[in-house]
Amino acid sequence: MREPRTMGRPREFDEEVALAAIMDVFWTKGFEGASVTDLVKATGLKKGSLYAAFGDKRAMYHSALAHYDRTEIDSMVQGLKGAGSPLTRIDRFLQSAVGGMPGQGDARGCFLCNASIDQAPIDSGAGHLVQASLGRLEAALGGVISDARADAKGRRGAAQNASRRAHHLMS
Amino acid sequence: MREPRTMGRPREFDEEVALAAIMDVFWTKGFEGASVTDLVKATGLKKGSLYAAFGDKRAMYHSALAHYDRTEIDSMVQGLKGAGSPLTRIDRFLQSAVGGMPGQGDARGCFLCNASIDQAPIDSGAGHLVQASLGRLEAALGGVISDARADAKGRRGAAQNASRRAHHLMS
DNA sequence: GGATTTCTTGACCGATTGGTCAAGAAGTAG
DNA sequence: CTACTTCTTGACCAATCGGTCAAGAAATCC
Repeated sequence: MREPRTMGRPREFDEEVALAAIMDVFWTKGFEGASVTDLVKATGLKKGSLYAAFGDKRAMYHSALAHYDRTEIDSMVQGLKGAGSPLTRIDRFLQSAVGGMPGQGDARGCFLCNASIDQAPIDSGAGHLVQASLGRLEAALGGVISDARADAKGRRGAAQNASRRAHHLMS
Repeated sequence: MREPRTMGRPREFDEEVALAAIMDVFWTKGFEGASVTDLVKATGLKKGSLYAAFGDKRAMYHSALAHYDRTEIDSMVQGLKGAGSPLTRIDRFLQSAVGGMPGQGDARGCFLCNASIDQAPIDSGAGHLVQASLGRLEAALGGVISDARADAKGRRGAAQNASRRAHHLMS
């Protein structure tokens, strides 16, 4: 990682760390339930810095969704695509999906599903982000299922059914 | 229906109608997303009357959940318990569950599921209401499945598996 | 006819909401 | 050094938030 050495005064905070805190707040409280003050407390930044770095509240929410995609979703997809038999790969996926956050009680479900329910209907931008991430997961899941079928015997229509099954799992 | 003829000035609005409007607002916007002003507009009542009739915003939300239970859930349960073969009963159930509100685009999911996701974690009262309604549905669903098994052949363990299957459907 | 009880209405409240802005701090460029 | 650019900070903003209350209206009780 190189440091571009930009001109003006350098950032005093790590953008990724702040983003993780923001995601956490939106995850546990939802979009409307989370106030800007909550975000300020969670990140440690001042309001002005927050608005300067990311845009307004909606933009922060979108950034949080994107951050979720490139961390949580990515690790799930990697788990599905990695080594091992299809069964162990699915097992690894379920482990990380369900017990992803062992530290907290974690009754808060999947961030994307929550977003899909209460924001997608009124925020098409969020809706697209959710769809994209879900689609990525779906594809990876389909790949594993298709592999499993191939292992078993190579029945006809394995591939097409695989994607259908993956899609069914997601709904 | 008798009219108790109470003492003071009578209500000028139908409590059930107002409750339906309140439920509608909470359903489409969620608890935090719905403002008291939204409820005032939807019901046509003034803020003071709203607070006098139902309690504060949380109490209104709980009343809305209860209203959902005694209307939507009740009709689903009736459909499941009604006449006809198990298959037609389940078909009737799915029809009313999915296409319950044909008037609107209706991407808003089941009111209970939404409540379960974003309110149950922070409002145990709402959580209990959701659980009770979901339990009622689950029981009715279990009854149908058990009937279906009895029709089929009377295999061993039909009843116990039926309730387990119903529970699995709900999650 | 009061007296009493309940409901309606609109004004009003402090607190919090999301969001902005100017002044100063901290760095690089020349 | 001065000039320039960027980030930080705290004060500030109008609007909205959930909620209250007194005064009047509409009914029953005696």
